[in-house]
Amino acid sequence: MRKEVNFVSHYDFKTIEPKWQKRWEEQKLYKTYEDDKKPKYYCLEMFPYPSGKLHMGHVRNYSIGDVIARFKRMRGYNVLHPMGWDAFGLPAENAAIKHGIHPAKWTWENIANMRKQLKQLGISYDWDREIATCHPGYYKWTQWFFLKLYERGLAYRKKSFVNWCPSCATVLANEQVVDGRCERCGAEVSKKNLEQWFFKITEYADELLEDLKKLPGWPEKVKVMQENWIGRSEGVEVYFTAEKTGKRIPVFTTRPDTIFGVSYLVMAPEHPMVDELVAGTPHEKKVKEFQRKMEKLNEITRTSTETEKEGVFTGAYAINPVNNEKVPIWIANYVLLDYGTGAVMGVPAHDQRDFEFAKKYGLPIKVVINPQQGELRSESMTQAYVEEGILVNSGMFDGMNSKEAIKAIASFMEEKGFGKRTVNYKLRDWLISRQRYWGAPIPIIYCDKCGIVPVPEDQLPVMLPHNVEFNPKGTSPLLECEEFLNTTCPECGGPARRETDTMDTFMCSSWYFYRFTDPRNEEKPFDEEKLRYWMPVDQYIGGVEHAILHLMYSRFFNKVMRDAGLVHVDEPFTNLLTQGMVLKDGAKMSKSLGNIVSPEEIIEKYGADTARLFILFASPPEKDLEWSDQGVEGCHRFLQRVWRLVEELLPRMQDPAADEKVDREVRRLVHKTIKKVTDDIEERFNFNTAISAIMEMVNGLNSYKERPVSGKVIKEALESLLLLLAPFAPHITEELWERMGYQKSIHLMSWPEADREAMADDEVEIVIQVNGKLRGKLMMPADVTEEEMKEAALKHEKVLSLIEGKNVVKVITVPKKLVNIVVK
RNA sequence: GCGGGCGUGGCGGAACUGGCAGACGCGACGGACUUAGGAUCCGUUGGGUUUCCCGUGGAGGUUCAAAUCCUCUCGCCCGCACCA
Repeated sequence: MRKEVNFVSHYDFKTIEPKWQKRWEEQKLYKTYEDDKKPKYYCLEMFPYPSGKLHMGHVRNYSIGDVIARFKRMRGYNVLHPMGWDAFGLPAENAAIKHGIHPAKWTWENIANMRKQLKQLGISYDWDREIATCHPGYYKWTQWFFLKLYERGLAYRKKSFVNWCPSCATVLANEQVVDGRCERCGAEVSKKNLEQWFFKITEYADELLEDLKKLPGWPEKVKVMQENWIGRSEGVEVYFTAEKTGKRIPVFTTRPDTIFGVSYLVMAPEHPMVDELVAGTPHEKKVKEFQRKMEKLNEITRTSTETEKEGVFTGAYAINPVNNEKVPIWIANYVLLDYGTGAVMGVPAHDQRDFEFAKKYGLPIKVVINPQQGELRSESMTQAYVEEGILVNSGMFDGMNSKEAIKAIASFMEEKGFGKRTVNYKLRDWLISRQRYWGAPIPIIYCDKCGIVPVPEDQLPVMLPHNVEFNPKGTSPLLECEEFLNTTCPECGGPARRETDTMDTFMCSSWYFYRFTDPRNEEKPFDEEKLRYWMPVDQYIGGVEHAILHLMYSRFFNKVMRDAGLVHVDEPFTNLLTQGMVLKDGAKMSKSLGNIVSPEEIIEKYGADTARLFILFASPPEKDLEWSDQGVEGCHRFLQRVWRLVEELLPRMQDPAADEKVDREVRRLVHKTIKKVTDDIEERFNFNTAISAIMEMVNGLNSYKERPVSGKVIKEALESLLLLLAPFAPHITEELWERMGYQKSIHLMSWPEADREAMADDEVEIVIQVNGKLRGKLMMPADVTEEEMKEAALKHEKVLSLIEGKNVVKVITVPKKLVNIVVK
């Protein structure tokens, strides 16, 4: 009899999805304005590099963001959810060299394609705020920010040994070198002595470290990574004296309590003082040889823990200021020039590295710290004693414990001028010059008369010239572009040259989240009021690969702009969600492995709603996700079931009041689901369990199809179902919403509220245990008392047989849940 | 070596403050409808010697009760790594 009624339409996603995408766009459904009547919510996903096509990682990233944005909107927030393009960068230039396409054309075409794909996914962006970092209207302000840094003395030029990627033909920041290789292309990075532009990120090292504490909404992992990268360590710079030249040799130590145990000094092979110490001595030849050998080694092998310590004696000596002892000066591979002072004191008894070195070269081992119990003897030591302890052989400091001694000796040295307390960081200044064309030109002019001259603000942007020659060697075409190169000095008006290097693209992405608050402003990078309304970003979502790079640069940038009075927040991103990777067959999708699943195909075959639903259902967002074609089909089937369920039940929305008990059951299911889905999204971003709860609801409603349910209750159930599903599957829910008879978009509706009363159970299931083991279950009224539970449990058939002839020691009850009878 | 995370059916994963282990989905098996089923619907599905016993990487412990807490241990992933 139902059969004829069951005639329903087919879930035709291929018609539905474009239909709604078009309507949303026409109606500007997701356009955002400042509105003081609503709490604001800034939901941001890391903008992509326009490589040409979306990959599954993007789909995951933007699906997560869209659920959050749509959910928050329905919860009454004024949500800013923008998208843009991190559009400068090398691939565009490589395409130019390889295929003869201009980087601009290549980039804009890719953007057009990816924008189309994002729209096909139905992500709720305010497209009127779209930005691209390669647009002069954007990079004008990137250059403006460079000038701000320059004015504040935070941008400077310096000659130093920098990382050079031969394949990318440009220098790189330290953060972009991973295991001695280029983070982008994997080529081995070498060192070049070049004059380059840097940002003084080290000036903010302490605050960048300290303010991590202000970020409880960030994953611990990311904070730890930044902490490691900043690498703060407190200690003392001790001034040794070179016996031969009388010059000061500062060394950095975190253990001044071991200063009396110094038996030698080690300098980095490249230390500038080495040459003068060995000049004209019999040691000169060997030292030079060693230096040459070190030069040839790449940094990874040179600094690996596995590499054996190696060094040579310079023939020179240094004087230890605290006891005037004369100690030999060595150079060795394990001392790095660019950390601390490039020289260290060797305390073999209390430092494992020094111990190994001293053993190898027969240098004396002198114990100056003893453990709380017992006494160390240098002859019998097999490793260094690096823990704290009690000082010995340390003159007036004997008997102190390490903690006291560290303070006392540091103060003593400061008093006597033997040294001073210092803080050292592993963090280096950010090298931002790139010898590439496709980037924002550094707004600097070099004049023979006036020197380095910043381009005046009113002359911004320094435009990238369009007509340039790309040469296959990969050198920047700007070097040969006369019309760009030649200019006049803004100060003296004489002939001058432009800086030909462009800026690291991480500079462009360090402020884009400001620009979204006021993307078309031509007078300023942003309007302060608008920025004040929207910033900080409430929820930032992206891959963990930017844990240090982009996320630390942006934090630095934000602090500078705050100090410049442009921004009011200490930290730009309040909450950070780092999504897991999308895997196929247990490995990251990659061309070389041939395990790529393209979003295009999935959308074509199943539609965007299915793609989104699967990617959110398969795994919680921060975990890796294993792609499964069958899983996708399962999600598609679920959406078909939703379609059928709604279509079948639509005609019954006018049904008269029916069985009150059944109504109550249906309403209980609906409201329990509302509660669960709300909590899962709001508190934990556990979209997978939220979706499974919706699936359970659909299964449940299906089972009520044959039963008498009031029309009112059916209507409430269907409405709730669609509202709960709307953030995940925006198209099908919108279509069904319309079919329910609503004119106004489901995405402008309020999120449903769980009704406590409707949720309340009539009956509860009581679990009965004997000695902690499950022995039975009982249905009891919801207002059952613990006493009643206990009584019923003790009368339970199964229980009686089990406790017969035994002693009931104790009965434990958990209200409305469980009775545990303990017998002996 | 240090730091962070993880380990649960055939698979992806649930189980929030200790209280029914395995929700939901996939797969598999059985059935219905059917010319057909790779569509759809219904049912079953941790293992076993099946009134019961065993099961959350392993071994102990705390507890009436442990995937969850503690100790040790094994394995995997990620980050840092001669940083003085």
